[in-house]
Amino acid sequence: MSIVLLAKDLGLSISTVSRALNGYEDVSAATRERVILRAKAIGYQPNPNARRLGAGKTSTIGVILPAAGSTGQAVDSMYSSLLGGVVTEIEPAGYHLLASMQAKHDAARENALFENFIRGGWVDALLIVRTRVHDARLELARAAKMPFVTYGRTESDQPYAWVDTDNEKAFHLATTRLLDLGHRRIALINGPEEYSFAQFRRRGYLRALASRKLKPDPAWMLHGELTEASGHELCRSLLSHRPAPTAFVCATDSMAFGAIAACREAGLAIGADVSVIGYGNSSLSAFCDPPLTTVEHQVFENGRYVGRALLQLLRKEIQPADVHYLEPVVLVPRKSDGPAPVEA
Amino acid sequence: MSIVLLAKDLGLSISTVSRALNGYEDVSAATRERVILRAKAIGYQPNPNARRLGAGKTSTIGVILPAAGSTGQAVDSMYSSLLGGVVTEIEPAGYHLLASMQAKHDAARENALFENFIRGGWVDALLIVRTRVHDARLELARAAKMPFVTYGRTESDQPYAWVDTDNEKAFHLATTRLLDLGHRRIALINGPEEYSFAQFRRRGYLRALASRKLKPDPAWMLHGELTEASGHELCRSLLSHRPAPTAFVCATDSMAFGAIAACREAGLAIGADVSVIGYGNSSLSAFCDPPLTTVEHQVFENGRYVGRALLQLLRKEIQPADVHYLEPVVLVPRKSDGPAPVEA
DNA sequence: AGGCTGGACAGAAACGTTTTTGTCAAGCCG
DNA sequence: CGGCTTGACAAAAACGTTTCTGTCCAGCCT
Repeated sequence: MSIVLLAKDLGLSISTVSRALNGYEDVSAATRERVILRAKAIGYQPNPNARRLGAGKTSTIGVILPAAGSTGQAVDSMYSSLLGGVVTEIEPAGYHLLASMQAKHDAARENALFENFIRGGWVDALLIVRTRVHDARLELARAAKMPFVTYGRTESDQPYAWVDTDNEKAFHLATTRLLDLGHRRIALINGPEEYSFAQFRRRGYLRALASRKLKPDPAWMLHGELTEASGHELCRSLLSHRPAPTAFVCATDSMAFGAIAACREAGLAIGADVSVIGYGNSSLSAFCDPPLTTVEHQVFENGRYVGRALLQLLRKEIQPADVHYLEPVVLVPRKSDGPAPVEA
Repeated sequence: MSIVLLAKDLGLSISTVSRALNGYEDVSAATRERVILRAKAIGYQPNPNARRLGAGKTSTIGVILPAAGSTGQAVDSMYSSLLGGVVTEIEPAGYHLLASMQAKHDAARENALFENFIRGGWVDALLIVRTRVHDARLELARAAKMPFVTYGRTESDQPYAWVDTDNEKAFHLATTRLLDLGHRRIALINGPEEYSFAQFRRRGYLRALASRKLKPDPAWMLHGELTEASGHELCRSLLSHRPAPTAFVCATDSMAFGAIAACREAGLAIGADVSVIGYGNSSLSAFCDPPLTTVEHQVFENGRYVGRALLQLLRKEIQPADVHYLEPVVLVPRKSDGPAPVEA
């Protein structure tokens, strides 16, 4: 009953107060000012639920967080930064972020959650993260005419709004660097292949090899979870090949740390006997031993970009097809890689 | 107009349909069943906004994420796991998580956001994280009669619902382990002192020293951000003391990695010349070199506990004073610590 | 038989906005 | 001067639920 009280207090009608507060043109500047001042004075705040019901808008953006790992016990910490960036942008515009989480690794249930988000009227727009090569969520959102931005690209015959990091270039850079250092046996420790980022990374890796006329060996392109344990295990199995790889490009710094541990266990000196390059430039990568050569990746900034795109889409200032932001990517050379060892 | 259609379809009144769907007793079992079946068949989903307005409940739990670091550029990744746990519990009960973020390191603005959350009717309950020794947010929540659970304790003369990890015991364990290894010059690399966890950790450290009749040196208890860079810097400054500490207990694994880097730069062998113990048992700690001795800390599980407590509070099955969960804590011995070096 | 109880449902108010439509006077034009 | 526009506000209808208050009838007791 709050706007009612404010209206009574001002001797105006409810509708005039509402329109004054929402900046409509058909209320005089003087009245508008008076209303705004008085509202602030008595501490009036519109009830968000009533506002939502009345206007059919929720001022909320939904995101479904993927649980990381097969256990579903942890969330990929990268999303902390991404969402931090998103919230930083949307908060001042009066939007909030409604987070839900995918139960385990279950695409069907994830889609059901999405349906609920869309059909239930919980949110005005969606952020779709960790895109798969073929991603049903895009179709669901489109069918419901719900604006969305994806973080990561996907295969789609229709235009859609995406923000992505240049995975292909990143891995082209990393692989080329190793080639320049003389390496010829370079393994790829990649993320799960259903995710599109893994495809782009593989593509960059393959393109770099091809530019030197090197034939890739499928046995040297492995996939696994984005964890130290997985990087460790994949690297161990790669090291058992004869001849063994002399260099590893890894999908994340975490995987790189796992790979480094495996190399060390095999008695190899990192940066001399074997080279490892990570991805993400995690805060740790500069402090470990040896400091990790990796690829810079501004997750927080990407989140801000996503937030801005979402806002523009919501305001119809922009079309989905206009949101194509590919983060440029730079290699951060440190000490975990070096010239290829001379053959025994 | 959706429940209206459903009611028409069934030949029942709106109120009966509503009450059937919400499991009230004054609708016959047969009718209830019929309504539920039909609702599912035509895919009826109650509009959450209308429901919220009608019932005055939001089915939403609010949390304000602290931005980590003075730059406000990143979110502490620990919260990914914590919130993951919370969502895992509240999601099945129909609750969602509304996340907002604190702008930079700004307690005043954080409190304003809290006020907005509370007074604006956005949420039914609050999760208060990263408690400070004196935390105004508790008073704000209490004044608004908004149920809440804190993650971390604080100083308060009234009972409140909290979930916390046993910081004091953790640091008592770690410090005692170092004492048992013969160390006498043990430094504490702690988090920002306004946070209560830092106080508890210091207390554990001091208690361990006191039990061996050792006098703590205030110059050896330093505070800083929970980052590698900060751990690195604090450790460097501690190493410049003469005599220098032979061991470091750190507030997080990240700080420990920074400290280890500083020790290495000083030419010290980790686990031999100098011992370092971390906190958190991050996934990396087992894979770094040397593997980090640290304290196990189940953030995801704590999040689940928080979620359950919130739900019980909301259902009034429990009083705030009954929610006092102190996570037991275990030390994970690895290789970053060892016997105190013999004096030169 | 009359009153009381309780079960099963219906009617209607309330929730607090937004938005559509309406009113009314002042100003302008021909 | 009469009709038309326009500026500034008001009235009332939505928005889709929940919940409070009825209503009605069957069954029971005394």
